[in-house]
Amino acid sequence: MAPTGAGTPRERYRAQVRAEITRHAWEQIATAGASALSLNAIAKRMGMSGPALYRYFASRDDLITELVREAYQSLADALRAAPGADLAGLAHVLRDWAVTDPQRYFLVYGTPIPGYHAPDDITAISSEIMRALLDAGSSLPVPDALSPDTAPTPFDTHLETHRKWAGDHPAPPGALHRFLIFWTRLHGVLSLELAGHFTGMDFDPALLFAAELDRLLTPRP
Amino acid sequence: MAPTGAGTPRERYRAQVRAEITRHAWEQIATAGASALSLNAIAKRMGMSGPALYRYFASRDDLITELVREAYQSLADALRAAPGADLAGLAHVLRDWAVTDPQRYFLVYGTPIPGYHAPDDITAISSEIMRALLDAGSSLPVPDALSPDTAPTPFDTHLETHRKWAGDHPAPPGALHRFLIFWTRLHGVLSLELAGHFTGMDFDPALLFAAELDRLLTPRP
DNA sequence: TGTACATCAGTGAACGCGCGTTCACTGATGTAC
DNA sequence: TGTACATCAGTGAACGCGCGTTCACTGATGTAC
Repeated sequence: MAPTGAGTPRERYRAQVRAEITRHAWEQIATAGASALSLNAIAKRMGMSGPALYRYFASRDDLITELVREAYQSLADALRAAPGADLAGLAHVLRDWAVTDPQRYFLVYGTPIPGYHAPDDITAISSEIMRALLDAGSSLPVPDALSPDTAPTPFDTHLETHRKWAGDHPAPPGALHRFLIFWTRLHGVLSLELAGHFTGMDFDPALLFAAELDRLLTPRP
Repeated sequence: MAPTGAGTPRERYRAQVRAEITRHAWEQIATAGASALSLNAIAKRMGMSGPALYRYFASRDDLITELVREAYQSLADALRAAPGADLAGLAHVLRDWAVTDPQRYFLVYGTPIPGYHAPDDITAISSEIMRALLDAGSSLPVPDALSPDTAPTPFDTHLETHRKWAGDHPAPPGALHRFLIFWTRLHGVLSLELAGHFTGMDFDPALLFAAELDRLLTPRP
């Protein structure tokens, strides 16, 4: 019997149940936050007994790690699949990804859990995201605020000697700086927006985001 | 017997113990995060029994609320006492405040606890912070990126009709927009830095912060 | 095609834990005459 | 200054809870001959 897709029927079943567990985990995180995540509660919702989940995840921490992995991966996938893939497109992909599920955004970019250290393969995905954006950022013409022909700032010269994070990326320091600015400005709007610091302020955060993006991409008179 | 400072000896004692409780609470938050905060653990550290704390805080939520209040208040105080009080000074006060105790920063600007709603007096302090920065931002000459004489963007026109959050503040829409940019860009660097997303990247986040601030305040060639 | 065996998903009972919170109480501190 | 009473900080026992996790087990599914 040729098993479709991947592996034996048992393996497929395992993957299916694992997926269902993480699905319920995401629901729970969305409603009560990551710190309230409980294996027993998930099992109950699935109509199973608590210990059953230990067939699929070695511990609660293991499940959380998987969720963090999924979160990073979903952003990486979304960015890779971005239509056109210019900086504006990537920025909106980032925003859509964040707004779709704020708790997922916070699991990655929010308050860190003291003492928790992500395993290596997760930091690898994170680096992949960075590299993808660096590629897009340095291979496209970026006017104005990100223009490479302004005089190098002190931070630029600092970056020249502190850029090992960019690995073997060919981007010049100016491009690294431009990327960092791109990244921090977008997160500035996003994190305050999603944390609710604009609620009651009555303006539309999406327009503020668009305005910041615009300032990054187009020259001003 | 004239009680020094405020109130009767008993009242002073109460205030003292309350302060000690919050001090231990901050220690606990700094090491294990806000979600791990426990009344019993605090009591144990103080050499008291758990239920004793209920003389001082009605519930765990009550204590957390007090901590949030203290966090906001400490930032408001720091900003008010800022020397010179120009925008650059305020920005560095904000950064120092954040870096001093990242978990305190996250308690206010980090991942929100789903379902938690801050009481009115806290949102009042928050508004005070906004207003103080708006004052500083609109009463001082701000060149370049924050210059008021560029053509109004779509977001500017949006702000003209959606500015009720600024209350009776006399700032023109341009000044509100400038303030928001100031606020979001600084938080962009801060939140990513404190969440550890620059660790391993080897450059100095303080310089990136300074560079962003510089771009906000000085015209480029 | 049928039988014997191995694999493995899921159960139910149990463990120890620390949590928030209540309650009736003791004993010290302050107040009124 | 001394006595009678009220206030109130702190204790210890107790409640119910849900958590993560272990363990010995049942029963279904897959594998080998």
